[in-house]
This record gives sequence, structure tokens and C-alpha cells, in this order.
Amino acid sequence: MTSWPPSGSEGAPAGAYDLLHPGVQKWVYEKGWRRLRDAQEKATGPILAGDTDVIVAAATAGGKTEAAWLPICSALLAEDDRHGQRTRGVRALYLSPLKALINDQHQRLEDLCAGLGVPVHPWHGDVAAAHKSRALTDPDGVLLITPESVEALFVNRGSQVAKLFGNLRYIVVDEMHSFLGTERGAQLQSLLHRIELAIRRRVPRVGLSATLGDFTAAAEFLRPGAGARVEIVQSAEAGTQISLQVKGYTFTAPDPALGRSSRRGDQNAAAIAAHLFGTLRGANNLVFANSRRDVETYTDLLNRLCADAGVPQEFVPHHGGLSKELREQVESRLKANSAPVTAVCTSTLEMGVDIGAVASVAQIGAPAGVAALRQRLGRSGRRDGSDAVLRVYVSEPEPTGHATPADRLRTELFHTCAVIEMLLGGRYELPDPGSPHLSTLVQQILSVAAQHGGVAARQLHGALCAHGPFTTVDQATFAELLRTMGQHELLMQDADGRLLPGSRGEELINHYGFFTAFHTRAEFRLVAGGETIGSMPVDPSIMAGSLLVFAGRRWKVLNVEDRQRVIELTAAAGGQAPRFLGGGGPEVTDAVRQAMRGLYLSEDVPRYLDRAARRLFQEGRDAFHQQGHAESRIFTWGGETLIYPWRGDRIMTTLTILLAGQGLEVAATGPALTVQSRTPDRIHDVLQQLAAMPHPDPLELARAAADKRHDKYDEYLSQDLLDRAYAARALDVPGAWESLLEIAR
DNA sequence: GACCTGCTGCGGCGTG
Repeated sequence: MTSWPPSGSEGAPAGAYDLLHPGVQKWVYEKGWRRLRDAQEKATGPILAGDTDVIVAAATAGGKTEAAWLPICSALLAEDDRHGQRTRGVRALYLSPLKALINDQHQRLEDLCAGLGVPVHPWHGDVAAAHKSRALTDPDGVLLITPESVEALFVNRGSQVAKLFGNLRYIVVDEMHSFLGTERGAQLQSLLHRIELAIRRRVPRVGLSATLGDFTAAAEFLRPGAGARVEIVQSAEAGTQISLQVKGYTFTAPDPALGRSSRRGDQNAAAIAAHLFGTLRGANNLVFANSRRDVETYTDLLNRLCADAGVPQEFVPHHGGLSKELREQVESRLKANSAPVTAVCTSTLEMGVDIGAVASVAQIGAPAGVAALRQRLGRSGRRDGSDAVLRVYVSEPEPTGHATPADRLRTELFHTCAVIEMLLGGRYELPDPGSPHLSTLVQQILSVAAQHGGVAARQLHGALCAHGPFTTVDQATFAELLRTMGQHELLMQDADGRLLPGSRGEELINHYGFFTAFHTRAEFRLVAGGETIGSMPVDPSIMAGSLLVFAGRRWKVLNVEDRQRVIELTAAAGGQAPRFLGGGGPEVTDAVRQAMRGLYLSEDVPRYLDRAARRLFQEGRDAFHQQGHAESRIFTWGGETLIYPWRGDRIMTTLTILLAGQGLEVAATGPALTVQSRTPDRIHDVLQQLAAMPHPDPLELARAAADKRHDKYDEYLSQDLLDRAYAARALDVPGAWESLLEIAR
């Protein structure tokens, strides 16, 4: 890198540094950076040119943020130089999936931008209204914002959007992987498109992520219809070394004759908590549990161990049900790095927030997915070049007389290993391109109608579908959607045929919950000593006298105020973590289930297993072969027939509907399909007949499915549209036929 | 037995 001020570098090939604005060069120089990181070196040219969309893919802590902002700030300053004055209006828009990430980025960007005279404005639900109205009166610089807050701008200040973004030069989408293939992602695409429509100009988009599985799909997401022209910048720098261990635990499976028992969880949790306590104390760590309830349970167990040992409590919970104050306390304790603290958390601490040096990461139970596990791992080993340390805790039942053949397969462990193998091979989940995201389209139609105070149907289709992100929605489908929205009084037509929000539509738009594309549930506020400590979903089993574990403490319920939705608590001695009911778990992808089968069939034993896990792994593999899974996929046990397709949840759902259509009583349980009281031969015949049939229309299968409502505005879809949304989201007919042929063979 | 994310306007009240 050349020095600053520039001196005698003439003749040297122009590196990225030489392309940056002198003001930005000065900042880099004063930081003492000896050279730019690979991602920064490669991204500067394309971003600075300002005529192309760019994806920057680099490992966590690979310098992605600066890779985007060094050239963006350079381009803005160069524009000012050309005009001889500072350009007004928002000139760069940064979109983040998390408020906490915006706060974090605000601090980092201020450091760069303050000296350059580029103001930076955070904008989300926790930002004071006064700040927002100030930014609106005289907009300038960089705006850091959530998709929901952009939605609110369109709905509440539709006429100001064109002026606000009139001089926009760049759009940055951070943690882009978290938007791919989701309702929220479709909302984001629509909002970006609507900004460009409002200012009648295309604005270069910069997407950032460390965990993209497929650059073609990611590029198509960033610029729908023109993904092929998106520039991909991939850092060649290797990520941190990973130090990885899977720890196995066993527990005695409850006797099925005695009914369901909760002892299973208790026994595991106590043993795992004891190991966590012994290993993690004295340093900063993150422990990821798979549910809020588990977060509370483990925090409580760990702090009881602290109390028994007479040492300070250093385990704190962090999840979405805790109040903003409590979460921020945990985040600042992690950042401050003064006294050791371990956060037990859900995915809330998975992304972005730079929480400083974390010695290790623990994961309890099979990880939700490959990208999620990579993000969690990326929280450790960020600063000093030390290894990222990950321990995964897996529990399996001890085989006794009561153990089922399925118990002996050790599927939790093989699931975990399959995800880890995919992580080590960089095989992240692929976004699903086929979903029409009709629920989000309902929201966007209402939002556009509110933005303009009425709109013609043809314009609406042009804006959102024909030239917008909902390209798979044709005119006929769109017309049906408008009709069903009319029937539900979401829309009405005025004398000129323009569409306006109807009475129900007005209600939706005028409630602040409108801005999210995802579901939100009714919740009770938990209050202790006059302070709100968090919230939990309405649960009828909670009443005065109930005992609760929440926010890492133990409480008794004093009072439940149904009308105001408030639960009053007082400190108490015992209790259980509340159930945060609702939502299913994450989808298990086809790639993971196929990788599980690959692990059973292989002869290699992963090196990252501890002794107990290795024994469980070997037992699982032995059971797989003894039970005949290598040769067959149909088995009988206890009057039921079990089918093991070893395929993803969508294929399992599709097979379930197909078999139910043949008059069989069938349910998907984990990796197996359970069919009631039939002989395997009979089922084999049915499967063979199905395999020989032509593929059915997915819509026909969807019609037969129950429980199809899934996304926020699905309740306003006609039966036919709901079937289409479900078919695209939940079914995989070609995959199911591949699987049928495999099983019937 | 199973994640998470996010959110406005306005009235009422206290303080400088």
C-alpha cells in the first residue's frame, strides 16, 4: 500500500487503495492498516464504478463492512468534489435484519464517516421519533434502517419518499443470506424495487454475507431478473481455523408403559450443564440452545451450580422474549470484557453484533441448519487469530428393553454430524426460488395502495409483478388475489376503478403490526417490581400461584391481568421455564437427510467426536446395518410399518399426502414415515404403483393437505391461492418421485 | 418438543 500523504508511488500498479478518495485513504492510513484485506481490494473497483450490483462474500471478520463503505464513501466524496458542494438527501441506504446490528454498525461507520463529513443516521423502532423527524426535514448522508421501517416510510410518508431518496447512490443489504427465500426477503426486494420506482432510477445494490450457498441464487435475489449481471466478489482469505468437538450424552429412555415423562430432558440437561459449568467458567462464551425455554432452563441450572460452588453467577440469558434493557445489559457485559460472562441464547446473538472476544461457542442439540451453525461459530475466534472453538452437545437414549429400533439409529447425532460435514464442505442451504410469497404480496398491495391513496390494478401488477420481484405471479393469479382481497374487504374500488384500502385493509394498515411480513403473536408482558422484564405468548396454564423461571431468575405469579395482558411476578424459590408455544422447528433440508444416510453408509468415523459420541456413532451405524437400512427402506415394528426415505421434510410431507390419498393412515415422525397396521408387502405394492404413475399436479396434492395456513396474510387467500402457496412452499413432487423409486426398488 | 427477526402515532404527564 502507498503511504499517505501520497509520495513517490508513480509507476506502481494501481491497487484499490490508490482508487480511494484521499479523505478515505487518510482514514485507512491513520488506522495503521498495512494493507487492505482481500475482499476490500477486490470490491473497491466494482463498487466505486457505481454502475453494477455487487455481492461481497467473505468469512466473518473478513472486512466486509469496510469493503463496502470505503468505496461508497469515496464515490460520495468524489461526487461532492465534482459539484464543489455537499449533495443533500440520503445518498446511501443500509438495510439490516437486526436493530442491534444497526446500532453496532452505527458506531463503526461513525468512526469512518465523522472525519469525512458524511452524517450517519440509525433508523429503527427504538430510535427516538425526534431523531427521525430531524432526519426527514433535512435528509443527508447514510441511513441505516430495517425493512420494516422502510415499509413504515412508504405507508406513513409515501409522498416524501421520492424527495428523501432523490439523490440515492447506493443500497447495501447486510447479512443477505438471512433474507433469501423468506417472506421478509420478498418484502425487502419489493421495497428496493419501490424505491427505484419512486425515484425513476436504478440504484446499485451491494449485498454482504459470509454464508451464501449459491451465488447464482443470491445474485438473482439481489437483482431479480438480472442476476447474471451481478458482480461476485469472493474473498480468497481463509476463515479462522475451527476447533470442533461433538460430545455425546445418554439417558435412560422412559418406559413407554409408564407414559410420557419429562425426566428425559432433566437428566440430559443436568449432565450437560455440569460440563458447561466446568469448561466455560472464567471466560466469555456463547451457549446456543434451540428454544427460549431451553435457554431459561440451562441458565437456571448453571446459576444453581454457581450458587452451590459459592462462586459469582456469570451465566445470563438472552432471547427475543426478554426486555430490550435486559438484552442490552447482556450485550454490553459481553463487549466490556471486564468480568467473565457466558450468554445462554437463542439465535438472537447469531448474527453481526460484534460482541468482542468470545472464547468458545457451545451448541445444545442438533443445529438448525448449516448457515446458522456457521454464523454461530463465527462469533468465536474473531480478534486475535485464535481458533474458533465449538462444542456441540448431543443426547441419545440409552438402549434398554424399551428402546425402539429408531432410538438405536442415533439420528440426533447423525443429524448433527451431517450438518457439520456440510459446514466443513461449505455447503450452505440453497434458497427456494419457487415460492410466490403471496402473503407478502398481499401486504405489498395494501402498502402501495396506502402509499398513493389508491392505485389502478394494471399499475399495481406492473409495479410489483411484471417488473417487480413477484415475477412468478401472472395476471390471472394477480386478478384472483385482488378479488379475494376485495371479498375480505382489504380492498375496495372507487368510481374510477382505482383500488383503495377497504375497511379491514384500513384496520390492518393503521396497526403498527402491519410493517412486518412475518407473524407476530399476542403476548403477555411480564412485570416484576414495576419493571418489565420481558414477554411471553399467551398461555392459559399460567395463573396466580404458578412458578416460573424467566430472565435467569425464579418467580411466582402474583396476578394475571387478562385485559391488559400483564403477568405480575415476585421472586420465589422454584419453578419451570415457560413454554413459548407456537411455530414449528426449522425445516430439515433434503441435503442434510441425504448426508445422514451417506454417513451411515460410509466407513469413516468423524474425528471431532468425543469418546461417548464415537461409541454412539458406532452403535448408530451398526444398528443401521443390522436393521437392514442399507438394503431396504421399509420395516415393521410393533404393528406399525416404518418407511425410511432419508429425504428432506418437503419430500416427507409430499409422501405423507400421497400415501394418505391411497387410504393409508400415515404420519411423518423425524426421518421416518409411520404407517398404521399394514403389512410391508402391501405398502411396497402401493409405493410401486405410485412410482409407476405420472407425477400429479402439486396443486392437486395441496388440495388434500390439512393445515395449510402458514404465513401472516395467508388467511386472506382464496382456497385456490392458498393451495398454490402451499404447493410451492411445502411440497416437492419430483423429489418425492425420486424417493418413491428408491424405496420401491 | 422444537428459532428468530420487527413496529407508529398520539395523548398524557412532568420538567426546564
